[in-house]
Amino acid sequence: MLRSVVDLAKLNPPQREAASHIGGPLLVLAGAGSGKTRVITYRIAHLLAGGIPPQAICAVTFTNKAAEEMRERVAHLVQNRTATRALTIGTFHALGLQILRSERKALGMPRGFAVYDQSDQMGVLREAMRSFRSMERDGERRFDVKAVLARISLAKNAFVAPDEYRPRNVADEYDAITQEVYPKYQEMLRSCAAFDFDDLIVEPVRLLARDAEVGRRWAEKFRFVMVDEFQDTNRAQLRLVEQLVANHKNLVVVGDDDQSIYSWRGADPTNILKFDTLFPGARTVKLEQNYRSTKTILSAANEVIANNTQRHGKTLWSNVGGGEAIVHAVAQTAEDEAKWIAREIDRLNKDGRAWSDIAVMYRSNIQAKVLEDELRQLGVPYVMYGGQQFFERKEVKDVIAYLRVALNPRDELALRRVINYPARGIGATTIDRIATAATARHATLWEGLRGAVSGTGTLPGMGLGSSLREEDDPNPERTVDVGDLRGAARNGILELVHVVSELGSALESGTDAVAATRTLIEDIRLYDDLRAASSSATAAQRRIDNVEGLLGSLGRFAEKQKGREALSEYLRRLSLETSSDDDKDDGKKVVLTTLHGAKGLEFPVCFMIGLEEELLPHLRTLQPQATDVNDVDHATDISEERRLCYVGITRAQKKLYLTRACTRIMRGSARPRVPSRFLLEIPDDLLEVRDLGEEARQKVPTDEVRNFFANLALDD
DNA sequence: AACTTGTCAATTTTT
DNA sequence: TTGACAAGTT
Repeated sequence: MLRSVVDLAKLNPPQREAASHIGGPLLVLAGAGSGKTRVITYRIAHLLAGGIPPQAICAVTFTNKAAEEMRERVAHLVQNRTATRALTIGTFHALGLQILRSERKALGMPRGFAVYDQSDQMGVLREAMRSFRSMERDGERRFDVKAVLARISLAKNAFVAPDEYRPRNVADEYDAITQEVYPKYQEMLRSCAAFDFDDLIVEPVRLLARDAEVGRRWAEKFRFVMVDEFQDTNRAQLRLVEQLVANHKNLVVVGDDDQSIYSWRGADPTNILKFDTLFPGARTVKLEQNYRSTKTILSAANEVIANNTQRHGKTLWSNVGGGEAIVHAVAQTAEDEAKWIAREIDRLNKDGRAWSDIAVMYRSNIQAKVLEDELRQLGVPYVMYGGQQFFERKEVKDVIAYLRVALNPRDELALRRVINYPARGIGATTIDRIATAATARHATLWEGLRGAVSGTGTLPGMGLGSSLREEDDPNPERTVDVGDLRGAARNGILELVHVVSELGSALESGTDAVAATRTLIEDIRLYDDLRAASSSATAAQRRIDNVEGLLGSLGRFAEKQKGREALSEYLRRLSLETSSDDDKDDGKKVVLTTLHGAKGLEFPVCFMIGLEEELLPHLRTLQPQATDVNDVDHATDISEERRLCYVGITRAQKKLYLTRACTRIMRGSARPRVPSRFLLEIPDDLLEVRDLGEEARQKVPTDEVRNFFANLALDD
């Protein structure tokens, strides 16, 4: 039973005004720590209590984590699992995927279509650039794949089709490369039956605009739409939202222009700055009361951000007490800086502060290295946000690639990954020959492989590819004759085609996904290979455990949804998942994160390190490089760096440390450092300066030394 | 097919 | 100075 009333009295007046808003467009300008998630969750609960069916409510976020948190908090408010489950709460990409999946026939995509994540995209693009590079261009120069990918991504999100792409300026060689490679890239994606991340937004927008019936259906589906972190939306995401609310304009967006830190990724701050122009008649509510930080910390944040023009303009205030001064610590070197921070963290912990109450934030990942060394030295437990993730591990990706090929034989990227793994005698020459022959006949690589071994030598009971429905395999009759293959290669291909087809038909006939995968693992003797390739027995076991972890995760998913479709969906969702939500071991540890990664988080104690010119603001903002995607005006815009600084400061609840070094070794040689201009924007009376000259050099007893003295004491 | 060597560059990366 | 990547070597 739904609660008929939600207690909006727990909200402050502007929060309540936003949460009880019913019809029409509303912009909620929510400062850091002002309870924006609260407003959204209360509004959803309020709508449900008012009798709105959960199916008619949609809330969009940027991260899976934010989406989960939102769903949990709504569930807590309404105490109704069924209603909560029926809500649409998810990321933009998950929403796009939902649309593509239900409309896939209109798009001519097979059931097992793939979603390519960034590393897949880079794989495709590297391949596209290889063929292009060998043809022409100055010698054999190497080009930065990421720089090209960033350009393609921006173009896609601006709805620039591959053949419409034009270099913005002739001097930009990366624009020229992009013009040539973008069409090839897109062609390869489609031939693999794959969408990339950008397609997940852009393709639904195109479809909804092109097909009136589909467009109408989706515009009617949700009667109330909410968007979180609206300052981070790009043009395509805005278009999608516009289409969803085209009929009724019941749109509530929540965001903070001062926390817009992703414009380099295509986020368009005008979406939030010009919201009332985009949605005429929009109301605006400002949330300026901060429940997170002390007055001292908030003053510093306000002072820094006030140096930006082009803002909606908010001033955060707080009821929390004045609090301690912000420590501005100056070290001689980056090593001293890290040493001091590690010791300070250790001291805080000894004084009763939990490790997980403490975060260290930095502008670029490279800064974490020294710090890790020092923390390890002192035995301080820590987690790094954004490190290598579970599903990125090679052995896990290998198994996933087999599953992908079985579900979608057109997925050439996955096929190439497993074609000769574990080694089965299919060398580069063989692959090239078959690929060339296949391309010449407009066949896929998979068809080429099947054709190469069809006819003679079929092993008993093999049924090559028989499980694949016509839809997935549009030309089942087509064979590719590549002449005679050497014995080893031929046997290898037979084995590959066999194991993949077996896996495909097992999944088709409804065999449990985990069981089918286990059979595959045995067929390819994966664990033998892992044992042989690992340097030690423990290393091998760890990798085997990783594969077992994948099976566990798959099993949990397959319990909720069953069959081949479920597996396809599982794999697609896997691409949308960054940090595996399976390893929730981040409790009780100090958090190390980039400033970008810290957005949306809060900690009682925060260290912002490396507050120096060329780190924050970053050198790349001061001196743009050839690979940079944005125009010079945008690239040299210091205000985004300032917002980054603002985001960092506002993460701190009670105590903030700002640290810097006077010299730092960069690219091999020591260089003098200048304090960050943002540091100078904070009034002196909020800061307590600490010169770490002597302090940092003090000898720190290592564990060994400490134990030595401890033992002496015992012996006494 | 695993090692070795040379070259080039050096942010941020919610999905 | 480190690392990633790709081509060359055993």
